[in-house]
Amino acid sequence: MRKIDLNNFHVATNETVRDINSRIMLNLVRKHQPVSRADLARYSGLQRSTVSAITGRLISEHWLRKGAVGDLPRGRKPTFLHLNSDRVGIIGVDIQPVTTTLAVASMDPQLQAQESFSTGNDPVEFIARLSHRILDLIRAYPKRSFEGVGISLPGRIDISSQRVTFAPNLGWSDLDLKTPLKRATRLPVELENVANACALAELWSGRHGEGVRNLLAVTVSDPVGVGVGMIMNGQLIRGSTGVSGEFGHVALVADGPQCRCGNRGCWETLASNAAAVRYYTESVSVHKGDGSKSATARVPFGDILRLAEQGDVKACQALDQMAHYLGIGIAMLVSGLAPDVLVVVGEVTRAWNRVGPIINAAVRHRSFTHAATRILSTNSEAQPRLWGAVALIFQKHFSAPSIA
Amino acid sequence: MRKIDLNNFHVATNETVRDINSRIMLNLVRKHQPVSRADLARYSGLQRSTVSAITGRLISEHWLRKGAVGDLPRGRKPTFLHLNSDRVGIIGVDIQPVTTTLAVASMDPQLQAQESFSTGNDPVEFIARLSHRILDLIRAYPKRSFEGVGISLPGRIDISSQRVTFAPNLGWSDLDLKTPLKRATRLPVELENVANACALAELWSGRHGEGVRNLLAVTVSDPVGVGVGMIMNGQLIRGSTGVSGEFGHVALVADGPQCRCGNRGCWETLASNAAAVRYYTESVSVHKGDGSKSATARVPFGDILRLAEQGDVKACQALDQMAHYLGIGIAMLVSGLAPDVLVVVGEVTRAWNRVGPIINAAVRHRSFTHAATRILSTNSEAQPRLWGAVALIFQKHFSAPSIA
DNA sequence: GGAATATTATTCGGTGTTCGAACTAATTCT
DNA sequence: AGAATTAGTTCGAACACCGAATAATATTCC
Repeated sequence: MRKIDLNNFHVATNETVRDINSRIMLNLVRKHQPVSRADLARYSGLQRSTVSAITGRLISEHWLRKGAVGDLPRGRKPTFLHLNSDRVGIIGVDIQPVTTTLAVASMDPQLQAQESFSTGNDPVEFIARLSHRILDLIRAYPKRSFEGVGISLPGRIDISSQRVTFAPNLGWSDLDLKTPLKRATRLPVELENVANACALAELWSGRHGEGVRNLLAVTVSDPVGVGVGMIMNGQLIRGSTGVSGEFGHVALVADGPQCRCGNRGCWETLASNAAAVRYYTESVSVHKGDGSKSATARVPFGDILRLAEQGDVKACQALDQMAHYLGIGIAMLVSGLAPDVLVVVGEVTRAWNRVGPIINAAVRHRSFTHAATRILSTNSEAQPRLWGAVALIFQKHFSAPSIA
Repeated sequence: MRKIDLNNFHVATNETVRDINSRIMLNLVRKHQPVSRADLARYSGLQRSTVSAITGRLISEHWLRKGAVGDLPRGRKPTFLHLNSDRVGIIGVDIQPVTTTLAVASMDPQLQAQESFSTGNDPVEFIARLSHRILDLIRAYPKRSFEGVGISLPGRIDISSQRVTFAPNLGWSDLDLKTPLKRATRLPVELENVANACALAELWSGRHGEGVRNLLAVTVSDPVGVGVGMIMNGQLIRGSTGVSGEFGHVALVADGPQCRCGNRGCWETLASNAAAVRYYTESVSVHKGDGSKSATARVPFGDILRLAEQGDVKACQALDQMAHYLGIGIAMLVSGLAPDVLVVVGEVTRAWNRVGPIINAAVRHRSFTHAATRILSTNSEAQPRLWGAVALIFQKHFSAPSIA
């Protein structure tokens, strides 16, 4: 039940029918591959003749390929169809404050190639280097037809201008990343906030099952920042200007720590990596009793994780406190948005054995409405940000077409 | 970009094309009426011949009617088309703790008939009386073809079973309201939580302009309860089980007042009508200095509104405090969801001159991200809950069809 | 070995939708 | 009266899917 947008609608034609059914077919192949056309007809409810016509087109457009011949107890043997992952390419780019990673992916859950370079401070120089790297990658895979470049970054992209309006962790503001990359690569370029991208990646990953259509991704970035990517009714929720998900700037305690946004006690001042660092340094300096908090050297968050693993009490307490506040904010999200799944992304998930139970306890205690929500972590080795970037392009071909 | 739900999809056929374009046409007529077929062709981009075919069908199905002949400086005069509001009927039912109101509406913003009766305590008896009233109303309008019964109520409807699972203000739990009404009226029956229904009503009301596709409705119910209805990307967001929007049970202050949900300091303990009553009684009893809070008679919220209008200082302060907390919660929603419009529904809007500025100030102070959100009130004379009920049926015919 | 059976896949005419050019209708301007 | 202009209709083409018939292929049973 979506209201038709009279400022931006498309009337339907026969091509619309073909487009819808082709996408259904692509999704069915992805789910059931290897799969015969007869089975596709049964899964879809379309006629076998129609399935043959649709898959024929998709094969000639190199989205599908014919595979081995199957085996049945009786009757003509089916030829199996597969996604043609050898011929389709997607470039994913994960921009982070220190390092930018890019990779070639396709339609299956494996990366073909991956490389990193230093992000640096100058956006102009960055764009030049990134373009160069992308072109090199494309040339390295001449057999593939590249469908686009997806980019995830810790910042905000304005929905209409598609400019990066605000990326404090990168030191950028009001930057047009899309146009120069589009011109250099001659490919579609999609930018997205990292939390939104991660939410999309989790939605399409398949690891939560087909029925999950309401999903939140909570990204805990380094050094500071808590963002929320929202999938509701199977689609990304971006708000009116693309700036939705800033639950990190909801004040959870009165007169809390000063936030970079100007307020006090925002969720991200209590639950970000920087918060854990603060908890740790405070407890250490208090213990030393010298009262010189500012003199204490800033400990990287990774060190706290390592210390906690080694059983350091103060590090554990700092993580516990961070987890407690993560739980409070997540309880807010669970109460208000009632997702099937909530995924936590970030370095902090390396301590999920410790952090996860605390978060779950806080949510159970504070949210009476939605016990159905599963709270999970992504491990950072799975590179959720990079897969989020890939998902930006992937979904363009596997999502329902925009009609009406 | 909506992910296709392989558990629940529909393949496209020629009928899909017809359905999509018919709905576009209905919306264009609604927006531009009276309007000629030639103009509809220009607005839609369809061929004039196609427009004639579609409108011809819609006229024969009594959705549209031909009207007067227009006037142009040159050329053949157009025949105007209108929505055929005389022939289409919708029953809207607004269930509230004390009174239930039902009305006949159509496709234009006027109610045809309206009546009320006492809700009572016995759900079985209530269903019988409501069925009877609906059938009487239908019989009173024999020329209309009724499209369905929409019902808004302060409670939760499970998304799959369609049962009322939880309605504390009504004293109901796990009640099947839909099946008996459907059987009695032989019409489609749609149930929805009042906040969701109000959000839909505002979306379709047209008073926020065509571009508004992200809208929140905050309902402040009597005596207690703060609910949020969410429209994102032009569609209702219900969460995985239909229980989304319970931001009323997000804890905003530590160790705050006890909430009926079992927690402390929930938004609704601070910003509901009952909260204002509490602020008022506390300040009065403190002033009396007798310390016997419990002895103070409970003042209805309406009295506080009336006292505040008359300039009573304590009543004004109680409202101000309620407004302050409403603002804090609304700031959370604005930061997190970035809507175009946020509408406040409830008796409290009668004091919007006082309450509105306080809410706006709190949001400006606390939400740095989304200055674009307009915060408005519905006046209760406009009966937002009743129109919400009507919108439940209306949207079934004017929304985009569910494809893929 | 051959016929019956089962299953996959293709072929081909039918239906329904939009497209688009040609046409009719109605009105004003010259 | 005739040209110009605009609204609306007619009708054949293109293109989806449908569905029955047919072809292809393999197994089972006699």
